[in-house]
Amino acid sequence: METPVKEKARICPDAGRPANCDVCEVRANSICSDLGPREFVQVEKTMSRRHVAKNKALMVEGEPNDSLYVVVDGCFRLSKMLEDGRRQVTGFLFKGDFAGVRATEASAYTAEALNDGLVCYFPHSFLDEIAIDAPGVKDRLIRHGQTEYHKAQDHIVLLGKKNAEERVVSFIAMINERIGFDDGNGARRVPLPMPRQDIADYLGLRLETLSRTLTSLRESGRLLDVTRHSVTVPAA
Amino acid sequence: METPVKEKARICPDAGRPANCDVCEVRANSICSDLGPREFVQVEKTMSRRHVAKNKALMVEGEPNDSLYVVVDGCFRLSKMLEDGRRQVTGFLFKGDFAGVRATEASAYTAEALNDGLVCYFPHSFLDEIAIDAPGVKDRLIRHGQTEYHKAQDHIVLLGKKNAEERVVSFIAMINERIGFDDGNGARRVPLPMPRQDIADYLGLRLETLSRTLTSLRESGRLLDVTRHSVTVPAA
DNA sequence: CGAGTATTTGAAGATCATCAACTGTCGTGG
DNA sequence: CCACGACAGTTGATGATCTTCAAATACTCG
Repeated sequence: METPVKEKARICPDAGRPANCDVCEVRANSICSDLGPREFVQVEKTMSRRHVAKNKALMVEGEPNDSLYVVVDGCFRLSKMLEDGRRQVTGFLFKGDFAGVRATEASAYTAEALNDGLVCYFPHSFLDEIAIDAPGVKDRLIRHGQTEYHKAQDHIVLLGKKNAEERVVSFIAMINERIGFDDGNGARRVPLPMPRQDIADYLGLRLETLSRTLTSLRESGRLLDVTRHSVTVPAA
Repeated sequence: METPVKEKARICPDAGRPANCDVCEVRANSICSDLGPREFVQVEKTMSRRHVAKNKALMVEGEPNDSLYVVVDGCFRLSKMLEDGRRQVTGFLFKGDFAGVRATEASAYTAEALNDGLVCYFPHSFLDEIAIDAPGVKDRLIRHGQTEYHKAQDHIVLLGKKNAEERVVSFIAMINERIGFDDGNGARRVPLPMPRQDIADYLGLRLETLSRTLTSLRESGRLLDVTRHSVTVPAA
């Protein structure tokens, strides 16, 4: 039901210096876009970019966190645990997303790698410093916080009001918007980098219900194909 | 199932000038606590404090919003609608809470008064201005955004993983923390300023299920009393 | 190729939703 | 002041959806 591995990823090897920033494909969407050349001199000293192995955690619920993480490559799962071990997946991170917006003594959720990934670490002490010269950084954090909040509200509506089929359809649509692509035949291929259990835990359904719902969507033609790691939906 | 009244409350009469701020009971928890005497000169010109009648909306989902609202008195309901009219209540605001953290062309949710209340309106244009001199304002907005996000995540866990009884118990505990008080007999009285339907729409349950669950909690002694506008829980 | 894991499928059961009727409460007006 | 009407909340009976438990099948990695 849940992944026991909660080992922190801090000890991963360094994976390149900010010289990379110039060619970073997620930079435009990220905190970094608010930094000028002068700030990048500082970034060079403080930021680190690291490989994160599958199942390693960036942050663990209840443990302190002092960095902001920007996903350069890979996918991450955000989750919270109930005392009795029930797990709720609260979101997924893809390229360009970030987590850990504030330094804290007790993280509100756990962020774990769904596969091997690449992440930039920005210590908050450093961010506070550069925010003095680059006020856009704080504006971006406010905006980001709003966006996350609104996504959470959509999730609340999904869990509070939608039935199993609607939940699955909404989920696929969401992933499609984020990382779907045209297959050769005028349909959209939607990768599912996470196991069924994670999707079920996101949707507030049991694994079996999710599986049955996917099958029924395929049989009714609303999904053209269902495989372990992707689904195909008719073009919109 | 839903309240049709979505009339905006803008036209309500003015209810006092910032001279009131000196004695404002929610000031310590609010944006205003980050403002110095110099900023208050500006506040005096731009902020307005208004009575908001029961069922009037501060913000309406999908419509533009340009102010931050601080609840001085009264309770508010935050909600989102699905296209087919199903309504999900996403939260409640009490004294000192605020809504409308960013100016937007399309509000993500509706905020409506559960009873007659009193609200301070801060135009965002003004907030941006004073944030230049009072950087604490932005930090507070970031922090607030985080807090709201974490509350939303708790709501997600509630809807995704808890059964009806757990949901109701969690809800009562939450309201208790916020506005519960000791009754004379060593128990806690928890006001429920919102109708059952709003609670049900918050908890992702049907009205009838909520009612049955409250009854069963009372019969099992986990609630000492259940009335329309409050419940009583044994001291923690 | 084979072991272990992930996913699907099946059958039975529980929880919550639905439909319907009843009761309690509040405000208004005779 | 009480009666009435309207609305809010509770209770009952039945049913649908989703869960649970169980087993079979498909996939992945060494």
